[in-house]
Amino acid sequence: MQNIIEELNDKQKEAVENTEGPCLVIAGAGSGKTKVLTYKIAYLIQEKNVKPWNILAITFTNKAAEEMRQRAEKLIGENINDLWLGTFHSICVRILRKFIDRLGYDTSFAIFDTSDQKTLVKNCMKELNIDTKLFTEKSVLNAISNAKNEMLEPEQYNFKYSGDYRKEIIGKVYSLYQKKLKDNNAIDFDDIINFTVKILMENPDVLDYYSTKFKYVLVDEYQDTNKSQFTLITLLASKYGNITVVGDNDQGIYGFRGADISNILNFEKDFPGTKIIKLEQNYRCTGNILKVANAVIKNNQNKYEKKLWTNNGEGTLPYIFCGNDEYSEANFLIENINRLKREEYLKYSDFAILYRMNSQSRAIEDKLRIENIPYKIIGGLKFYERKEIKDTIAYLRLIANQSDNFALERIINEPKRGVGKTSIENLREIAEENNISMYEAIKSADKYLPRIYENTKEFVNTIEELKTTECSISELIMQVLNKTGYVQSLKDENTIEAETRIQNIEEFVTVANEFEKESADNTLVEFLNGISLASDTDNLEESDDVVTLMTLHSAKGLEYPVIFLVGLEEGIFPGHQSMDNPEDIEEERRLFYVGVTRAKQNLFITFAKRRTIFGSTSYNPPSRFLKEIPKEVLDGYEDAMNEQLEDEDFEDTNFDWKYKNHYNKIESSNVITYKVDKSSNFSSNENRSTTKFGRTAESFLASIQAKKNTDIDLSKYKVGQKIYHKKFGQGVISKLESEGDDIKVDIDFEKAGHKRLMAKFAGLEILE
DNA sequence: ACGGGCGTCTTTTTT
DNA sequence: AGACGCCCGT
Repeated sequence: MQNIIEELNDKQKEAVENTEGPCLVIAGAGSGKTKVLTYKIAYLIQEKNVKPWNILAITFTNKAAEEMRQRAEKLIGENINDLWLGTFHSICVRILRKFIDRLGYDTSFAIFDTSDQKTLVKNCMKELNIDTKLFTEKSVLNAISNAKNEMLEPEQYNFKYSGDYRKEIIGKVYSLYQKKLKDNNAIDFDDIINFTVKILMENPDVLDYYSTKFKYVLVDEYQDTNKSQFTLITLLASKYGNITVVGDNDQGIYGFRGADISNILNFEKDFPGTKIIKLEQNYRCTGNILKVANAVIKNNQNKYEKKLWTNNGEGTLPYIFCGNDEYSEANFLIENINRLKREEYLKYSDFAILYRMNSQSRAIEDKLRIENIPYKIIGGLKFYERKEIKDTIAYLRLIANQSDNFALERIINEPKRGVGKTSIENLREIAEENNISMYEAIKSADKYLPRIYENTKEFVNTIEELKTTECSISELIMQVLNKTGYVQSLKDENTIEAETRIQNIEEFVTVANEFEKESADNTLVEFLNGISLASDTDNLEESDDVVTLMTLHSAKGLEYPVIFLVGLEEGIFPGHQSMDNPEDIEEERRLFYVGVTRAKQNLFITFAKRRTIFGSTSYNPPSRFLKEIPKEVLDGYEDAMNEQLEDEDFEDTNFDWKYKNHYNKIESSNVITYKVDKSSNFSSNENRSTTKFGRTAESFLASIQAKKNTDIDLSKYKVGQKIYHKKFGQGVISKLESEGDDIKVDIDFEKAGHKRLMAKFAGLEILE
C-alpha cells in the first residue's frame, strides 16, 4: 500500500488519507479524480481495515462505476463484490427491491421510461379532459418531473400551488399520474431516488440499517447531484459522517435535469468541519489546450476559483476553422483525421467528434460514410428504444408483472390479434370498474367481451405458460417471440427493415445471454431493472478502431487524443434557448469547458457560415465563446474569421446516398457502429468537395464588433415588412423571434427563398 | 381494423 | 426534412 500512496501527488494523497469526517475534493478536469476515489477505496480497505460492505461509492454513469471497480480491484488484488459501488439509480433500485413494500408496492415493480411516461401523462390528461392545446403533454411531464426534483409529492404540490390556476391543473394530472403508476406497480426515473429517500425518512429501522452499514460514503460528480440525491447521501452518511464528495463546479452540466450546483457550493455549510482539497494539476491535456479552457471558464462567476496547470508541455496550438456549411465542416474533420492518422500514426479510435445536439451528427455521418471512415455514434436512436426491442421487453414485463397495463397495451395487438383501439378501451373500462388489471380482465372476459376473449385465448395461454416456466431469460425471450408468432409476422413482412428488426432481436438475446453469465442475481425482474438503467456510454467498447461521435454531455468523463468540437455558432452552442438567461449561458460555457478538456493532444474547433436545421437554413454568427479565447492561443484564427466574412459561393454539397450501401451497420446494444464493407468495390475519391484556405483580411473580432456597432433599430422590424439584403436581395419578413438581445428573423426572399437570419448580424435594410 | 394522406411540430442536453 | 398524430375512406 505504501508504494501505491507514493504514486499520488501531495494533494491527491491528502484527499485519500483524509478518511474521517466530511471531505470536499474540488477536482479540475483531468486532475486524477477517479484515481483519488479508487485509491481511497483501496486505502480504506487495506490500510484502515474497513470491510468492503461498509463502503458506499456512488458514480454518475454505469461506465464510471465499472471502471472504478476494476481499478480498485487491481490495486487491492482481489475481487471486492461486497463493495456497494454504482450509480444513484442502481444503488436506489437495490434498496427499493428490498424495502419498496413499505410504500405498498410489490418488489417486482417496473421502471417506466420516458416514452412510458409520455403515454401515461397523455392518458391522464385525456381522462381529466384537459385541453392539450393549452397544456402539452411534454410541458406537463416536465412540470411533474420538476416537482419530483423538488421532492414535492402530489398533495404537497397541490397545497403549495393552490390558487395558481395552471399549476392546479398540473397538480391534478400529477395526482392521477402517480396513482396510475401505482396501479401498474410501476415507478418512474425520478421516483427511484425519491421513494428511497421517503422509505429512509419514514422507517427508522431501514435508515438505521443502511446508515450503520455505510461507515464510509464516497460520491463522484457531486456538482451534478439534485435535491433528492443530496438528501439521500445525507441520510446514508448520517450516522458516521464520513463522507467524501468529489466534483468540479466548472463541469456542472445537468442543471436542466434538476442538478443543483449549490450542492457543491454549500457542501462546507451542510457538513460542518469539511476539509477542502483542490486538485489543480492536470495530467491529461497539453498546456495550450488548458489555456483555451481556462480562458473561457474564467468568464463564469465562480466560487471555487482554480487554475489548472500541467507539466505536459505546450503541445500544438488548438486549431479553429470556419466552413461554409455543415458539410464543409465535416470535410474539414475528415481531412484532419486522415492527415493525423498518416502523420502521427493515430488510430481512428483516437478521435472523437463532439456536438451540442444529436441532430448535428447527420451531416458528419454522411460525409464519413462517403470517405469510408468507420465510426460509432453514441446516443441518438437508442437500442432499447427500438420498437421491436420495446415490444419484446413489454412481453417480459407482463410475464414478470401482470399488473403492468402499459406492457399489456403495447403487445396485446402485436402481432395483430384483432384487438383494436375500441377493444382496448372496453377492456380498460372493465378493469377499472372491477379494480383489476387489464390482464385479469382479459382472462375472465368470456362473460362480457367474448370476442376479445376468443382472440386472445392463445396469447393468455402463452403468458400463463411462460410465467411458470423455469428457464433462462434468453430461452424465455425466444419462446415468447416464437409462441406469440412475433418473429413469424416480421418474417412474413419480407422487407429489409423487418430483417433488421429480427437482427436486433437476436442481439437482444445476446444481451440477455451475457447478463445471465455475468450477474449473480439473474432473475427476470433484475434483468428488466438493469436494462431500464442502462445508458448510452455504458457500452463504449475501446476495442473497435472507429471514430466516436457523441454529444458533449455524453463525453463527460471521457478523454481522447484528438477532439473535434463542432458547431460553435450562436444559437447552436450556446443554444438559442439559453440566450435569455445568464445562468443558462454559464452552463453552456461549462459544457464548452468540458468539451475542450476532453482533448489530450489535439483540439479542433469548428463553426459554419450557414447551417440547415429543421429544413430551414440559418446564418448564425460565431459563438461568443470563441471571442473569449485569446487569438494567439489559436491556430487558423485569421483564416477562419475571414472565411466567415466571405460571400456565399453556394457550392453544391449534395452527395450520393448510394454510398450508404457500402457500409455494414452493426448494432450492439445501444451503440451503433458503421464499418466499411471491404468486399464492395467502389472508389471514394469521386465526389469529394474541397475546402478553401488561405485568405487574409482584418480580424474577425473587429468586424463583428463593427457590425454590431452599426446600431440597428430592432424595433423597426415587423412581420410583413419589406427588406433588402445585400446578397439575397428583396424579401418579406415572415416571422420574428427574440433571442437574447438580438432578433431571429425569418424572411421569404423573392429569389433566394426562405432564410433565417440574426437581425444584428445580417445587416438588413428597411424598404419603404 | 387499418392504411393513406395531410397537417403539425420538432431538437438541447440524460440517469 | 422527417416523424408523428389525426382524420377519413375502405
